[in-house]
Amino acid sequence: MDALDERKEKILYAIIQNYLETGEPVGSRTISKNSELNLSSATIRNEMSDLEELGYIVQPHTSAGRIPSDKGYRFYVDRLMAEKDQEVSDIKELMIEKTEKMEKLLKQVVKVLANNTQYATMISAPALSKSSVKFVQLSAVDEHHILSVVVMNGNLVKNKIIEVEKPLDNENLLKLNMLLNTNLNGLTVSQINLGLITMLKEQAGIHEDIIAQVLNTVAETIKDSDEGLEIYTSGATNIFKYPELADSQKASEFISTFEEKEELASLISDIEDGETGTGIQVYIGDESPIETMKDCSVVTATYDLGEGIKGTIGIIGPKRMDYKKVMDNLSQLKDQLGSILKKE
Amino acid sequence: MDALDERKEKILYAIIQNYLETGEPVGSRTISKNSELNLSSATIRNEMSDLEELGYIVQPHTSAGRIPSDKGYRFYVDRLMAEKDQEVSDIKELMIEKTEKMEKLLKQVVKVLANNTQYATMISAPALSKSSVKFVQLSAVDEHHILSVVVMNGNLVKNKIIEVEKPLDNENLLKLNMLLNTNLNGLTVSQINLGLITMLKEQAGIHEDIIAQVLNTVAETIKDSDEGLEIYTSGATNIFKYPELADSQKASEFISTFEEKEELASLISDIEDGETGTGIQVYIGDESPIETMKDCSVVTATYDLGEGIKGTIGIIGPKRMDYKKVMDNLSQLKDQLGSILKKE
DNA sequence: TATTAGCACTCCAAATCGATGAGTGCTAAC
DNA sequence: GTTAGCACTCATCGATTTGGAGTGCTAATA
Repeated sequence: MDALDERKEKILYAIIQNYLETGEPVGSRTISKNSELNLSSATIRNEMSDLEELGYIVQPHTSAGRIPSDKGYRFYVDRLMAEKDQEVSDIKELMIEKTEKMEKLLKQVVKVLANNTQYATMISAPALSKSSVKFVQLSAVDEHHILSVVVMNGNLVKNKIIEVEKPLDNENLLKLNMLLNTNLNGLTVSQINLGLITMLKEQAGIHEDIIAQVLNTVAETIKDSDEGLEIYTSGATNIFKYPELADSQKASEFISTFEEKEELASLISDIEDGETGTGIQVYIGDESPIETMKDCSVVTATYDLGEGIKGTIGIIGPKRMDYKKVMDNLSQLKDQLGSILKKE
Repeated sequence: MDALDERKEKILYAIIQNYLETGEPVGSRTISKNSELNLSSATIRNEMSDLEELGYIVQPHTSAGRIPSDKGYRFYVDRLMAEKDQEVSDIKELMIEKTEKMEKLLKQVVKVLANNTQYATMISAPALSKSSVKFVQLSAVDEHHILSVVVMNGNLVKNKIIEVEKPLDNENLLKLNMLLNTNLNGLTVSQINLGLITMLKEQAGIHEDIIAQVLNTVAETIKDSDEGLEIYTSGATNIFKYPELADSQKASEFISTFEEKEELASLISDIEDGETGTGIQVYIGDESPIETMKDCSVVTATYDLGEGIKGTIGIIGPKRMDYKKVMDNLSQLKDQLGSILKKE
């Protein structure tokens, strides 16, 4: 990478900051006036010309001011990241009411975050693929319906009604409950494989047919939560606040990806795989894998519930978003969320 | 109401249909050419002038063609409604895969509908306020957590983890289960009142403190589903297809109400209360109670699962929507949905 | 040699102007 | 009652103009 001398760095930094505030291309005269280094606009112009050649800034058209390129933003963000470690952030607590249901909590979190930042936000529920079974219970609701309830680590509950042809008597139900609990307890989803299932079927003996169905359904119940990576979003309409994203073509596509959520899900699983360590990631423009977000930046944080259970919070906004505020918000929230959810 | 002679009716009808197709204000000459009544544009002009005075059509500005007013649309829709009864609709089956989970089913329905009509759609899950308790089960997950599961009529399941200080032994758990099932079985949410709750508490005797919490939580669990009227939406971004709704101000507000859903919920409960009988309602412009939809029309259908359990499907689009298609779609879907859900 | 002042040049954005054409209302004739 | 004809209105579109912000280059300066 090409090194910038200190003056160039200062100028670049000033350009970016100014652009973040105003959203307008910034000219040499502006920098010359609002910066501590006392240089004439002409000198700044020369330096800007260099910076452009190096790829940090671009001109939207000849004889307009300069705006940061993706490379420029990257420079800015990396510098922020470095600063962040020493610095003590002083944002006021984000007010999150403690609620019982995780779903409500997550919905509230995205909402608060969207309000606070004025960008679009998303959050994924903790992925259960690595969570393990804590408790299984089958009970007869009526003659033809058995209710199966599975409690996972972290007290997440999944349930399902199973249809059976013949009623199952109490004794067998009890047996089955025992069998399931002793064999499934403590297992993660990935550990419940076909081998185990056939083994259980055999052990179940006489009621094999009914039991097969029950077992399959239990496995399915648990797996369900794995595939459908639950995602909550908020503030998608905030993009209308940023003219560079608000033309109806782009806005429509953008909000669609928020409505559909599949693409967000793939984005999130990408992120959770390639984790850095600090827990905060920034994707600028093209760096994001989602086509409709080429003009945006995505900032994400992974929150951690221990035992390998993770979820992701994300903020999507214009490239000229207030990275500092966003990163502070996220890193605070990520810790807060982790500790709240662990307690539940 | 003022009666229209036949010729006026025909002209009005022609104006509306033409406008629905083109979205452009329609002039006297157009009507004069494309209609079976052979009249010159001048005559049409005179009639149009009358129709305007009567409030059925308006001019967006002097010396432009006419467009239907809300009153005009109302005339058109009422006429459609009347025709609808005799007519056999011949739309091809909307393809809905049968899935196990109601949630998935509903999500799929709104999606299919949005795709098919190219408008924004919403659906409410069946309201449980009139549904009754079928089965209650408490089970000890570990020393400090009791899992309560409530199955409602229609096999809808609600569950909740209750924290308790002291472990509850098996015997007491069993007693409690008996108590709850015998007393709550068959009751609707509205029938579970404070009196009943205190009565149950007394009967529970020794463990009153723990039991109070359990009972409260059960009641709360059931009520939860009542307040939070679950709503699924799709195709909100379709409004960008209709220029008259697509300016960023309006679009932003519109999509916001779709994102938030609270307002939709109140709209839906309004609708479910004031039901007509045919099951299809049309709200044109100002007739809708939601502020952000003054420029839209809302068409809804109530689907019925029997026993007073109802849900609502809705389509929101521009006033110049294809009412016929929309109404046909909805009335077909409403029946289909009813029968699918009843079977589950 | 680095910095600066000055000036010509570029280009966008907003304002202005006129032409076009669709559509009306009115009047007078049929 | 219907129609032809005509003057008038008004939104839309394109071309033109203008103003201003900003650049690049050159020559002068420290």
